[in-house]
Amino acid sequence: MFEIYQLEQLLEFVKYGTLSKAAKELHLSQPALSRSMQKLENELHVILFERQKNKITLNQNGALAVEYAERVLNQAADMVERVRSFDRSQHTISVGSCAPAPLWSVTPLLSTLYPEMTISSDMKSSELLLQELKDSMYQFIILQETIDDSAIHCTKYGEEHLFLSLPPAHPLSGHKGVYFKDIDGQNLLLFSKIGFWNDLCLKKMPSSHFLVQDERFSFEEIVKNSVLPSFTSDLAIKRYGNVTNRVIVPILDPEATVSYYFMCLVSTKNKMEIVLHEIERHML
Amino acid sequence: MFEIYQLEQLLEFVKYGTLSKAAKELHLSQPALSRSMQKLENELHVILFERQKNKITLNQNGALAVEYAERVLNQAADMVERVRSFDRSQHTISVGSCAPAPLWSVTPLLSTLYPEMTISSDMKSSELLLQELKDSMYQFIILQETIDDSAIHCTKYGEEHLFLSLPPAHPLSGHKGVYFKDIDGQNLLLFSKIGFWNDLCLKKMPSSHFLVQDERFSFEEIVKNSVLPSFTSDLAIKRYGNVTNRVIVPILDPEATVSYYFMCLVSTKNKMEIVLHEIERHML
DNA sequence: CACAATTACGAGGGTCGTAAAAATG
DNA sequence: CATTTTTACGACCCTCGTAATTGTG
Repeated sequence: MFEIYQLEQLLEFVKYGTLSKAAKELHLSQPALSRSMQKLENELHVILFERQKNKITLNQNGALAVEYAERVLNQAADMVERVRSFDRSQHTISVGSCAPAPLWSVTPLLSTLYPEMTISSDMKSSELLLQELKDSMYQFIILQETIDDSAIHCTKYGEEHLFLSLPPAHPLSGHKGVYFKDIDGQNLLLFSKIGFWNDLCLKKMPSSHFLVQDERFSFEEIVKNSVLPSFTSDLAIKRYGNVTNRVIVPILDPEATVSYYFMCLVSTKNKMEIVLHEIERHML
Repeated sequence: MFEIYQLEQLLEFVKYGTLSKAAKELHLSQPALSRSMQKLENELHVILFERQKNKITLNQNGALAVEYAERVLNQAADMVERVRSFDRSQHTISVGSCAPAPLWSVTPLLSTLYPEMTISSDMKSSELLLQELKDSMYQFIILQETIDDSAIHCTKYGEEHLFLSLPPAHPLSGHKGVYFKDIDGQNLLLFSKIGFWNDLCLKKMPSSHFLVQDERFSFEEIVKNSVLPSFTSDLAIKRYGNVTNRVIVPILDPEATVSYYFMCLVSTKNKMEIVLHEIERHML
């Protein structure tokens, strides 16, 4: 029987057209590749190439072999992928969330409950999270809405309230509360990894420019050292403290207050009893 | 990436339960197989076995890997099969027939028309022949009936007339003709490789016992040296001559006269022009 | 003459088998 | 004590790279 590496080499030859180029890409000498393809032919008992003195091309057999080689290699790659991810799933608990705040408490909670497991967390759109929960790619997800699906167990996990963070000199800093429309059009500092809040900002303040920061440290430093408005929330303040020299003003739009819901598949609910119990005890 | 041989070894281990037995089946030493499986684990970055001191079993990863290994190996075997059979099809012309007589002339005709090709011929039931012609497993088939199918080109190739071959002393030997029912119940010598004639005999003479001979030489010797009735045909006599000391009597049932039809796919008709022309010129 | 493929030949890596060790029932 | 697995070690096979050959544009 032929071997996987021969099929990989065959496809590399197809990709690059000549043995020399393919050999270079494979970090292999031309002669080695030439012999390897001859060996493949011998093992198949079929001629795959049409050989001229300084040119080698696939014949019809070869073209067919390439088709099947792709399938075999895909199957092999799939095997690696599936086995690895199954193994990983045995050692890791994956949580997905639509926003960062719930993960700040859920991740450490899972770590203490399952000290031998790796806890992996992600932020994605609600639609993807839901799909991937169903596909068992997550054990838990956290959304800002309930889901009416008999296959999914759903329990409220707490609320988050959005605030505008302003320098004291800002015209809005004296207000008891503001609306998104009041600040639409201004330049705003925004931390990047904030899940669905991002979409909300774009939607409610379509005229603003967002100065997006990918690093927490940079974000906080710029907030401290500029007069640009930014956002924060009760949960963020609880975690990181309030930035000095800043006034926080509640945002009054209903969308600025969200409820989080902790979900798992009903089929796994029994196994997750301890988690669900702790989630309810430590509600945000 | 792992290699095919490792998957084969893995499946052999699953089949035989211990590394020792599997190694024996693989004509390999136990240590070699043990190392090979360790290497597979390293290459997958996943533990596949649960090891005790003198026992090794698949874990859940391993069970999953086995599932996928089977798929990969099936795919690989399929590749070999398909490529080889495609290659063979490039070098061989396959003719299928419902009876031997047409092949006596068609096979040599194709050989002279395509001296570089291998001519392969088969006898099968009409249904199978038709199906496999459509699946391009045959380039040509010969049936004893026309087919009303726009995808199939069909041309008459000649007729064959069945005769009863009798020792001169036989009560029926003076007759101008006989019917199947006249000999039903008698023991009859029958040559085995006669295609649809076999079915016809069983159907028309349900009470007879057929003494079937697989070899043409044995068949003819027994015909010569016994008083048992047997069958022959105009085409068989033309090919082999008549057996000495035998009287031939025509069989009068309409089923004892058949017309042969030579067929190919309409889609290949142009390419087969020469063959079709020769077939018509040398009609039986 | 640059480029491509094949053949020849020697080097080296990897797999193999044997032997030995450890553990089990 | 037979059976099973793993490790150690040396042998050998097989693939590799280099060099040389042949042929092409």
